[in-house]
Amino acid sequence: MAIGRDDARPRRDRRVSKTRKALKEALTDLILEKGYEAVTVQNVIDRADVGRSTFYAHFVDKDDLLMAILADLEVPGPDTSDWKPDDPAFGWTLELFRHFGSGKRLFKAVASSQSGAVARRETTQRLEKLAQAELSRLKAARTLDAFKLQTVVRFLVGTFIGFMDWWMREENEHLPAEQVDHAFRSLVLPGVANVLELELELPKSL
Amino acid sequence: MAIGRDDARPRRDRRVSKTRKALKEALTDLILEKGYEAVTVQNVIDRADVGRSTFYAHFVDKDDLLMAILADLEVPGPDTSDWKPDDPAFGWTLELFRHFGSGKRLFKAVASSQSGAVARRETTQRLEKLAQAELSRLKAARTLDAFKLQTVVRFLVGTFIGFMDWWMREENEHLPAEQVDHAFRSLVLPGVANVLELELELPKSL
DNA sequence: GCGTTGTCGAACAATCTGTGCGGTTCCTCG
DNA sequence: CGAGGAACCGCACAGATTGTTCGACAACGC
Repeated sequence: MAIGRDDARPRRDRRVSKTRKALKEALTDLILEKGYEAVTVQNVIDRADVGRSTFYAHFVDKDDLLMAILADLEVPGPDTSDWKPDDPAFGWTLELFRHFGSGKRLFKAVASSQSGAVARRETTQRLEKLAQAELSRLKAARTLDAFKLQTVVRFLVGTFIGFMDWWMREENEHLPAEQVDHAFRSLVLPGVANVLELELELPKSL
Repeated sequence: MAIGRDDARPRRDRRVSKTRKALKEALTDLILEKGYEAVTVQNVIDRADVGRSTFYAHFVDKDDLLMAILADLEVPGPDTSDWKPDDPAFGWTLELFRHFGSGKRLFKAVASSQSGAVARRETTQRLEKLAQAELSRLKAARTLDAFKLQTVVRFLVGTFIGFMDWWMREENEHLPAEQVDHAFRSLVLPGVANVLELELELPKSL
């Protein structure tokens, strides 16, 4: 089970990476076509043209394969190393939208309806760390007890993912990351400023 | 298939309502125990102590049964009939939280992870109508084009459901509807006011 | 080239889904 | 109260899917 990791440094067997790649692509395609729940392992190995036993030699589950796909998405962790104390508050949201936007295809597959549950949880956790780091950087954060802070964090992350969902919809797919970010900031940040009693740069127009 | 509808007016066979009720409760319990996806029809009929064929005499699917449960939740439609033109803006959110809070058990089952997808879509639609009605009631709404209005509606509904999710979590289950509503208003409404260029009563403290 | 490793393909038990059909029990209506 | 019928049971069934096993074979790295 799980013989060789993805494209590990010690250049592994070509067959392995080929197989894993074929399986990932097959599942991604199939999810986009009929949704995660409706896809069977049989479908995947047919599409990938891979033997049944081979599938189980690499992945425990259909879910396991999904996880592998998810891992490729590389949601940026809380890379707070290069933050300066007086950067504008929440200045990094645009970059975040851009990142997610660039992998839209995979995200649409992963986020689509049901399968998202697992994916969401993972992503949510990373984003919460990000938000948490940002809040504790802003001076007013210390005036908040843990409960309120946690509430604001959940709000930030929840709305962010909500905007991603909205962005992924057909009607809004064409929107540039800048516009999505702008909408996010003008709708979300005022509330945060209100609760934290902070002054933030608030875009208006939408 | 689907012999008699739920508790139809012409007082139907007692056995029918009994069976349907047993099945609904069984599924509800099982979802709370192991999650919707993991529950099999077999589990349900075992728990409900109902014959296999009887299940399929009433419901097409596991999903169909879920829908029936969902229907019992009776999300209030956009009952805008008794609104007065100068009611405070979004004055009905507390009532809404109270309503959802009263059926928490069912909601936890339905909203939990995966199964929520279907439920969410239904609920979202009703809530969007509500929000839409409210926005068009506020005078400033006319200054917004359809796109912006739709964006605000999605934001309102998305955050509302987000707060419901948050409320359903173990740690927050005990919170009174008032507090949840208060948090909702102080985090969400400022953004709406900002975009709509409206003056709203904004609670602060959280 | 040689040993190792990955892959194939087919067969397997186990589980679940929907459907069908007698036989039994309970309800409703007259 | 006593048909007649509706609802239920339970069992058996075909079809699908999952995850495992195995021997044979091919591709790989060294």
